[in-house]
Amino acid sequence: MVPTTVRRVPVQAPRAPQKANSRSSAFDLKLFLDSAGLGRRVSKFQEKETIFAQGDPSKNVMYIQEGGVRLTVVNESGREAVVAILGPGDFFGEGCLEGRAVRTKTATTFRATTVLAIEKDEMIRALHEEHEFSDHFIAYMLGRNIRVEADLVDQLFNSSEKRLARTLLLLGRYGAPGQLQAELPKISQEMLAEMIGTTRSRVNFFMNKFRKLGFIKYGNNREIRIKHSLLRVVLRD
Amino acid sequence: MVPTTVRRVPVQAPRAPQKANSRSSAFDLKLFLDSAGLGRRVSKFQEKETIFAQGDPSKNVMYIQEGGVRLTVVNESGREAVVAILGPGDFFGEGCLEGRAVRTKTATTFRATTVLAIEKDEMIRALHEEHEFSDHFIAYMLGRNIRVEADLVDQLFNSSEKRLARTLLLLGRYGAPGQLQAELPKISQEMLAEMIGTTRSRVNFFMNKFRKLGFIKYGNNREIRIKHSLLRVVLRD
DNA sequence: CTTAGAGTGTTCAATATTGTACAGCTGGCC
DNA sequence: GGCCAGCTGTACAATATTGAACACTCTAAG
Repeated sequence: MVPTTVRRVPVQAPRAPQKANSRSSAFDLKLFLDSAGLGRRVSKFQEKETIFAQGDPSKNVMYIQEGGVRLTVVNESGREAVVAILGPGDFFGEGCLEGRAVRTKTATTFRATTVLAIEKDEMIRALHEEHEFSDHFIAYMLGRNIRVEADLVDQLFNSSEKRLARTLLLLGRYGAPGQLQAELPKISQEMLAEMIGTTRSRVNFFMNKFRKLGFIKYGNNREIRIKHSLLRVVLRD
Repeated sequence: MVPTTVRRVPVQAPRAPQKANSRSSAFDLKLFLDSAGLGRRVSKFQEKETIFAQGDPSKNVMYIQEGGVRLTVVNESGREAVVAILGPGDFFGEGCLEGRAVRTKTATTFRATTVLAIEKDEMIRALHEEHEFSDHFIAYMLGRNIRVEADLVDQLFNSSEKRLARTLLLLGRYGAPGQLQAELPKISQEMLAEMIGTTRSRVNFFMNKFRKLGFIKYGNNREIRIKHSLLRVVLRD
């Protein structure tokens, strides 16, 4: 269901009443998020590297400058679930701000990625002193919340067939938006199964069904192409 | 699944570096949330009243002073799902801050309730100018996020039997915490079904199973009592 | 006291989903 | 070329879940 596919947030940041920036002389949001600085470190990762793992100490908030990150959770019996797929502009690891001493998810890159790690203390300072930043962050969190709730509602309402259709549609937006036919980032059926909370055999079954119906295409190269207009029909019962 | 049962948030608000309150002379968080004022109106509702409905214009953020509110969503085909069950200290309707002009959920009281309605503009002002408030709100939203994610993960991993067990356990905390046996707020099987995303017959089936196994008790009065320690076993397979 | 409405207990056939197994394809590596 | 690892394609029996129906039991309202 793409509980996942929480991504690029078209946040409408609440506008600040524009009173003079008292102490922080000309804060630049873009600069703040794009470069390192006091309490802010930039790190680069290759594809399939682990940024942090479930259980690690949690001391900073991450911001994705470039690339893609998958957040997963593993339960006691070892089953894994994909909770979110994030891209440039997304934050993650923000749990530490709420007092979590430990990471509750594992963050793995699924392509070459650059992240900005912001120390908890610096994060708190910026949230206090830089309106532009706190507006942005609050708007981001609200948007993220809405997305996760949408995923939850999807789970509550829909069958696995619909959840798969929705996931594919959302993943499709990852590339060029507004296209009639979009190419998806390479992703295995196993991964899709983890996202929508079902088994690979089920995903395989529906992928073939969708293919036979002409909703999606994919050959040996495994690049999936979906036809938005057709696939959307699945969601409407 | 208790995607729901997002409630009383034991937020650890990030501590402000305690610099002198520049402009807002002695802001009092408690006072701010407990009383009416500029851009803040207090409203009282009886049990089963609708505070706002899906589709209504969205112009303010709500804060629950007293009582209980249920957030629900209805899909195209008329099926309903309970997204959250909120109590004193919870915010809702915060979607308007992110630019949503319209309510995406319906908020209904399930007991006599007092809410503080904070106008969007006042909300934005307070987030900017009152550190104590913005700390509190950010911590709240983060906590809420974590809860919704936990519900999502529950949906992704667990069967309806486990989701029901988890929901009952969470609802049980609503009353006195730390008790071995807790009484649940009166709730119908229909409602439970909407929370965990299944049918009433399924809920009924498991409720009876749990009862036969001695995990829960309930007579004609319909007050459910659960035995935490026993019910927890269900979650462990 | 009677009645209507809400909620529960139970059943059952029709579907959906899981879990597992095995065969086949492909790309990278020695 | 040959081998291995990682994916996909299929099949199928065992379970889980849905959906709908009907009888019963309270409770609140008249």
